Amino acid sequence: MPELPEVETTLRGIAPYIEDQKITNLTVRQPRLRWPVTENIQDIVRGQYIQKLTRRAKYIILGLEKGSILIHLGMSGSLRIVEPSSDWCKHDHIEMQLSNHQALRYHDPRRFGCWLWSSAQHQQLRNLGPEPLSSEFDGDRLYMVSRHRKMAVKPFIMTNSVVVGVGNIYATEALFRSGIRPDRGACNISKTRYSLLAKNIKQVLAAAIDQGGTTLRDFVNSDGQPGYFQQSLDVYGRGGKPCNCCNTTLKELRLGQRSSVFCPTCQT
DNA sequence: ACACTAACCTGCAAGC
DNA sequence: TGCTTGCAGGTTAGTG
Repeated sequence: MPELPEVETTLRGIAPYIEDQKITNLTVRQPRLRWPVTENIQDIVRGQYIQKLTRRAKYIILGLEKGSILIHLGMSGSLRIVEPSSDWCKHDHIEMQLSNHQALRYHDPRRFGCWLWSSAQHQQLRNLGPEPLSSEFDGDRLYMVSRHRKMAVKPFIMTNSVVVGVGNIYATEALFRSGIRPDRGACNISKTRYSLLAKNIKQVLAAAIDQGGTTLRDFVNSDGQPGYFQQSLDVYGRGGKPCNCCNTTLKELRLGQRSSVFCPTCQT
């Protein structure tokens, strides 16, 4: 369930169980993810303490004593706390056993995620733009970076060098809230409208993280399939249905191979 | 430097 | 019922 709010929710859910624990074992059943799981990762990490758990973009970073493990959930990945060696589900690919006799289990049907070890900075973290919830990200930056960009605004705000963590759902929702058509050229948007858009990106992400917080308490006991954000979506997944604001039929188009729903009346 | 496509995978729903 | 097609929360490698 991985857009940024889901990654953040996952992080908060597992942190209390894994921070300051020692890795006693790591089992990789399926090493073929987006990139192959680092060879011999189990030998590298066994015995190391997990010192801190952080997030950058949609990556989860387990900071160990001698380096870090970079985890991405791809499109279909999830992490949950289980009893060590409890029944393996289909597509459970990795289990990390901890000194507190709990285990972190990685599940990912489509295998678009990753588990990579590095003793230095991970390649994947280079060239990433600012975090959307940080003060570095605002309308001024969007305006500045977009001046010569002819691409549509939706793929533009989903570009990781512009800003990280804005996936298809929240890009769609933030554009609706801002009254901006997803296919408008990025260079044809005023500074004022970009300020509104930046504000709405922050708001929609923060609200989704808050909602994730409510499912947080039963996160580790759940089956890992929470659907907590769906109720507050205005446009995503609602093509052909009436706009919540003006009743106009919502239109759907494809931009950069991603479905984009918008209201032709409210968004210009 | 930028824009766009194909590709990595499996599962599911819709259409025939 | 069974087969085929297209689509799904992401990101990068390759092409023009």
